Amino acid sequence: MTRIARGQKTSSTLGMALLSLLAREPLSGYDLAQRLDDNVGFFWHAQHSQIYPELQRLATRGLISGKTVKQSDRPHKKIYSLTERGKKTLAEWVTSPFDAPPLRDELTLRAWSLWVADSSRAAALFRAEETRHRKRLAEYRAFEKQIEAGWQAQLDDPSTPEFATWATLLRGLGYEKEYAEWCRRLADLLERRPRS
Amino acid sequence: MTRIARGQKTSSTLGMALLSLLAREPLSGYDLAQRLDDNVGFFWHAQHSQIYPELQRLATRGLISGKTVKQSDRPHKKIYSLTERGKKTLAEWVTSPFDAPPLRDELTLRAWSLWVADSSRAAALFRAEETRHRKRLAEYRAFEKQIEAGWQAQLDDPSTPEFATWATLLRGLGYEKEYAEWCRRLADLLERRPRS
DNA sequence: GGACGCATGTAATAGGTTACATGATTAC
DNA sequence: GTAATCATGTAACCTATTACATGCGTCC
Repeated sequence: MTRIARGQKTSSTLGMALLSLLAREPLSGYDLAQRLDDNVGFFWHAQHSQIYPELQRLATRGLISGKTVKQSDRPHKKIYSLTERGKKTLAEWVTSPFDAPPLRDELTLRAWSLWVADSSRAAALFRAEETRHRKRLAEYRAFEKQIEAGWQAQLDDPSTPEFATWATLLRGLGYEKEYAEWCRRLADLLERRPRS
Repeated sequence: MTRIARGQKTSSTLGMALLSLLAREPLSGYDLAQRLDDNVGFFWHAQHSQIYPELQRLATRGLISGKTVKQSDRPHKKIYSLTERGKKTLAEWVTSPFDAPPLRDELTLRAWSLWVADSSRAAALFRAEETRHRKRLAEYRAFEKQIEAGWQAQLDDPSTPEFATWATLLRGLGYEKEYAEWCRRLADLLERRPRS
């Protein structure tokens, strides 16, 4: 049996994440790292050490093209933008058959062993996690208000980036709300203060 | 600067996952792989190729101990059980300070690029995902009924494994419900059938 | 005879994090 | 001076998946 040629993997999710960001605006590796931290950090994340090599691979495959921009006051940078081929690849990936990789949630795993742990310490942990998720929820709600005020028209049109941003925000809102409520319920149970 | 000694890492999450399972009942590597597929597969997962070496490491550290059990009809197996030290390590890990590793959700990432994709194909994808999550939700609800019927007494006591199982089930129910609803809402929006 | 379940392992590869490395400019 | 931000890269390591490898017993 001849080996299937290696190094030909057509799409890593990280690569698609970078294309996703570049589809909206041309960005440098540094910019991309920032956005993968705060902007879309809720559902995808990567370090700069992973980003720079991946950008080179995407460029080799003709999905993006980079220009070096010289700046007088700061170090020069490479700004990448999507090529037509890149946009096509991205569009196809979005609706391609989906194998959900298994979820890993360490807090839920810990909950599964709650019975061996100290209940009051466990309650404190879940209170702390509830707070963390409530904070994020509050941030998302603030963003939601902005969006609903400023992007009314675009939210009806699935072909706008605003619609897509709003779509992910809806997920963030639901996710954090549910997570916070679960944490709170568990903390209550662990402290034996049954809710009404 | 002298290097910090290597190979001393005290706890991998996978290791804790295995201890979590062994805290409930002694199991073989094969059994563990099965449970990490269906039983606790919702929030943690591992392949057998990762499990066997990890078991050896845990045994070296004295957290578990294994006995070879000879079977006449089947291949012999190694049954591992938690040691006292293992149980202590597990209990401490459960409530130890928590750094939530960043969430990665490929479907949400795809949603962020919905605007470049074909809407009707996208709607089909989200319908399919909705179905997948609804199926899981139905399974969890069936399990919930069993639990509430059979484990009434234990559910008030956080020191029982039944309580801990129920705690994770609550998370599963909330997670799948929210996910399914999000998928449905997006599919509706993409098909321009606004909900009441 | 062949597929499937039980049972345990190793090897190769891919994906991701942490650490190493460099260097300019600006703000304190 | 020193920390922080901008800016790009490589190396080492850890984690996880896929593939390779073996072998017995049962069911069809």
